[in-house]
Amino acid sequence: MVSMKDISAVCGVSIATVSKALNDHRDIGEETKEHIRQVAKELGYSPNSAAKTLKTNRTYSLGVLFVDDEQSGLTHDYFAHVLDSFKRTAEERGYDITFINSCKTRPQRMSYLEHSRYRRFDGVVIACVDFEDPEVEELVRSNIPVVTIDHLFNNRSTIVSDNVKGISDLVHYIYEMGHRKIAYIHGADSAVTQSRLSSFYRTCEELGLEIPSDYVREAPYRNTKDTYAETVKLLDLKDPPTCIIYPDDFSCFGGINAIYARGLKIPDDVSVAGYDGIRIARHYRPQLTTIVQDTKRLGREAAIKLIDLIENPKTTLTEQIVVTGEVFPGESVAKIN
Amino acid sequence: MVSMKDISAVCGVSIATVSKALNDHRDIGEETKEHIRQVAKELGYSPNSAAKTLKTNRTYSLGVLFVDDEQSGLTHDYFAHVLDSFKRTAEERGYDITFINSCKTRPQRMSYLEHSRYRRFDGVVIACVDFEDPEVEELVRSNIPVVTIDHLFNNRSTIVSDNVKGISDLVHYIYEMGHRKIAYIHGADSAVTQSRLSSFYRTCEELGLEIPSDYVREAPYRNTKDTYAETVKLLDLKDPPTCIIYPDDFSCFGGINAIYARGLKIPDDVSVAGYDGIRIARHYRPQLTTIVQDTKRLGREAAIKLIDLIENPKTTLTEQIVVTGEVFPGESVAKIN
DNA sequence: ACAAATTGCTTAATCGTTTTCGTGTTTTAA
DNA sequence: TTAAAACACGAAAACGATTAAGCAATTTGT
Repeated sequence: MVSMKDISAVCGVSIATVSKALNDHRDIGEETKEHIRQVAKELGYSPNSAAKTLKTNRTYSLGVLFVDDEQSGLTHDYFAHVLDSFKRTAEERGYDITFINSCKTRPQRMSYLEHSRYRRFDGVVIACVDFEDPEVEELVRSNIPVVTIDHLFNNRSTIVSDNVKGISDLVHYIYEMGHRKIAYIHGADSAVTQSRLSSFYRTCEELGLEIPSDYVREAPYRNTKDTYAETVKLLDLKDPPTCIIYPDDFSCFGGINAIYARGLKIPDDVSVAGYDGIRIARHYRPQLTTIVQDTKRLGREAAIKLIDLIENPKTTLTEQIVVTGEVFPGESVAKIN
Repeated sequence: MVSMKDISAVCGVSIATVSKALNDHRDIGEETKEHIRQVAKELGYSPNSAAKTLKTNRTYSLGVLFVDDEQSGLTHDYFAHVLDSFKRTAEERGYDITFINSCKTRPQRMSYLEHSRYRRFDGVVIACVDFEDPEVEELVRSNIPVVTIDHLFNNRSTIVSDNVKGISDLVHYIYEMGHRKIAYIHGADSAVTQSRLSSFYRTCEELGLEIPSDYVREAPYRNTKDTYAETVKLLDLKDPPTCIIYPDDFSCFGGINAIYARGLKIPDDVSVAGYDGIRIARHYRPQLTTIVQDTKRLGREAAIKLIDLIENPKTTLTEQIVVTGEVFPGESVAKIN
């Protein structure tokens, strides 16, 4: 690997001069600069980020913690899109993306924080994890700039999708389509689930809907088997709902299958709605009624906020940025009455 | 940040001793080691990967180049799964994953190779890109260990899914279900497309099927609009096919919609088959007949091969590892006759 | 009991940069 | 003409680790 030393030798100048020339400092003569740049190119010089980092204590790389229980966040449509947008934005601004090692089985493994320190990440983004995990807590409480997605911590900036408005809009839409018997299979307990659920109750109350407790059930996110089972239970009720809201689009398919297995039609016999707006939702027939999350904006805002936090630690304020989704009407909720 | 220097000061030993103790060299006394480890923990010592890299010229990080034309590989279900598996395997073995910056719009951007050198990646994995791109070529021809996925280069190791067998198995399955009029909408030109297409022709020939040229059409991968249009054309033929194979599962939905739009039923009136085995294929009704790619194995093999290449450059041979997929029968191909 | 081997630690060089503080030369101002 | 300012560059320390070589002190073999 050719280094500045090699260039300095060829050019007959000091290493310091080479460094300054390549960084375009203004105390180097224009022709000297040009010559050095020329030689650097000819020799195939490649800067060494490790050396630069060692000196400047900046890596221009961001740690990403995107883990799911079983699944990695990568195979999670919603988070993959958020991450993609985050990555684009970060790269535009000169930062690289590295995953925080989530392999918990190695003997000499480091905690998330240790790993982040080891790699000297300039900042870290956290999403899609078990926020109860003490290791996550440790990371969040460290002095590393952190932005979290979809989970609020004390004193940390967060980008959250507006689950309250999302569910509220969805329920309103369903209500306006004429439904009065609306069931909600919500996801496993989490901050997101909490806000959606309480929004559901509140909205129903505002609309004057009486929701029997049987109508509110739980199933893990992105799990079709459990939503299938829960849907069966709903359909078995003496007074079954006319519309079922699912934890997310994917798990909605579990419910759809249960409904079809009964020989019922969607949306004629039973209406369904999902959440997230994954790509397939538009391409499925009937198109899924759902809340389309603005994943692009979520990722972008997270990156912008994090980089701002890194580059302007004094002036950047800790805030909660709320990103709203949108009702995608689709065709899976029928107009009734 | 506390460094080895701080530890050495507290322990009253030299920095070298600290380094050796923490790396468990055997020329340091057991009690000294223990003491140093203890103090390191107490002080909250964190190793500095940049310094280590500078000295050892090893980063234990792997570059990942996963870009699509418009989409990043991240939002591409197939590649997301491959990447996920790659990541897991690499992390188990102590390597971190960093994306090779694919943002082509920055003024002072580096080429893929420059970026890889800058970050001193120990190795690089390439998938899902435009392999014609001169920058990709440059990277592939460099002295950095490289593994490619689904594309063969001279003198480089590759992990490929067995497209020849995949299409062959699929056509055989369809044939055995009684179909004789099989159309194939293949993806845009690429090595993968080539091998699938020639396998299609060969298999049909072996089975004695006459495939009219009208039956073979092209549409971009993962594009439902174009498959919709091509499907319409197929259905408009005087002698339309009884089964249509699509570039992939996702684009298959475009065809499905076109078929439904005609008021036809699947698979009763027209049969369809996809490729990839994305998650939704199992959960859709009717379940999609498809070739399930072994993404887990693809990612794992790629990581293993790459790390082997890095750690045992002499003894590791350049090879092409072929990973076979499997027919998932599903319900979208009807039994006829 | 004495040379040889082992143990345990230190010294010092090095990796490739950045950056502060000089220093000599040239230009500008008065 | 001369002092001050501007310009161009260099010397050297520092960032935080690794590692070869060396050196006492201790243990081992005979």
